[in-house]
Amino acid sequence: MVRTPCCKAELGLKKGAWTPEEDQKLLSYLNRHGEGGWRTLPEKAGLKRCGKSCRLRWANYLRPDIKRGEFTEDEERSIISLHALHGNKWSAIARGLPGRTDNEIKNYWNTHIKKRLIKEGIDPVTHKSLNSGTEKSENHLEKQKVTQTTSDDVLDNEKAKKNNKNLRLSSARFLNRVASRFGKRINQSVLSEIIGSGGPLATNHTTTTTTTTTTTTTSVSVDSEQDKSASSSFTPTSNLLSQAAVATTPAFSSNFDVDGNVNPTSSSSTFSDSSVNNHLMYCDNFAGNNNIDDEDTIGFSTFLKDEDFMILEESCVENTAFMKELTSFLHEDENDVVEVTPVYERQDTFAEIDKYFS
DNA sequence: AAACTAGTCAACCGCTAGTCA
DNA sequence: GTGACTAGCGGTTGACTAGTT
Repeated sequence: MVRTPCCKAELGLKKGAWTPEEDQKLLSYLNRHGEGGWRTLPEKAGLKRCGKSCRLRWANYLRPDIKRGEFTEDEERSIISLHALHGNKWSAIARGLPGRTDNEIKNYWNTHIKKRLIKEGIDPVTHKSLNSGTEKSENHLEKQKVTQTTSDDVLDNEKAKKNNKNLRLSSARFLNRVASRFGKRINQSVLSEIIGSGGPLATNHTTTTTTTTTTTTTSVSVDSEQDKSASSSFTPTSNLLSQAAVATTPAFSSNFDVDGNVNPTSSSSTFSDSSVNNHLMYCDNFAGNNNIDDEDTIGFSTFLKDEDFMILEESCVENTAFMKELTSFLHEDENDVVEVTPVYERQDTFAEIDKYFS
């Protein structure tokens, strides 16, 4: 590999903060000639900067489509979700937030989100609860802070947990009822649509990791390179679904590291409520619920591993839009009819859902 | 008012991947 | 196949600012 000549090797080049005059020169040159040719650009534009510096200035600051100002809550949620999905792949995360640069997102993560997650008892790396026991004492002080809550707080948290649990269970049942009707028919392309993160799910890529099931032929493969190139060319038919899927279904990819290897420490949890984030805790509760009939546990679970199944249902609770879209999407897929009464307009009860599908 | 501290973020550095001759 | 080059990425640095002592 050939090293690029470093800027410092070229004498007389300026470093540090850009002046308005420099910005103006760069802007006017790029307006006239467009992007590219960064190496020769500085000389042509009359700038005493290296090309790399010019490109960065343009990419991170001068580009007209850059969104400025505070991150919205939606953007923040997206960042957390995408970080759970991609890890520190800031450019991949940035692709999910139009107008935001990877640098900006990286900074925002390090200065805001990371700290907040720690404060809430969530490991910003694994997105797992810090109370899971696998993390050591490096976050001890932060943990102490978190646990120093009033009894009222504890009660409120317990209530919230209970509500969350019920909501999760109900919505999970709902989703799986839906999925159970269609799950076995879902082929890879449909699954690909749901995931929406790029490209065919099963390929002959040399570094794929495959999740197989015993009851269907569905093979979920995660292409380690998908976020580098394929995602940009993949166009889901359903924008909402694809966006929601990216934000809510890390099940298919967060268990894999950037090289496509199974990542035992990764978790799906992408939401701010730490009680929601501990999906292992929820798995136990779910498994211990005798009121769940078999039908509730099939559906997506027929081709997802148990942990992925849990990840999926947990995520869906947090994004009813995803569930709505999924329902109508699956229904469209079933009938090839676009105009259907979506099941989500019905009550979220077994009776109503059964009536709907009967 | 001055000194100090912590937080923020633009810019830089070192590196890899891809392209082309 | 090799070298030169560009583009892009993620981690780090350091200047700046706001808050505190």
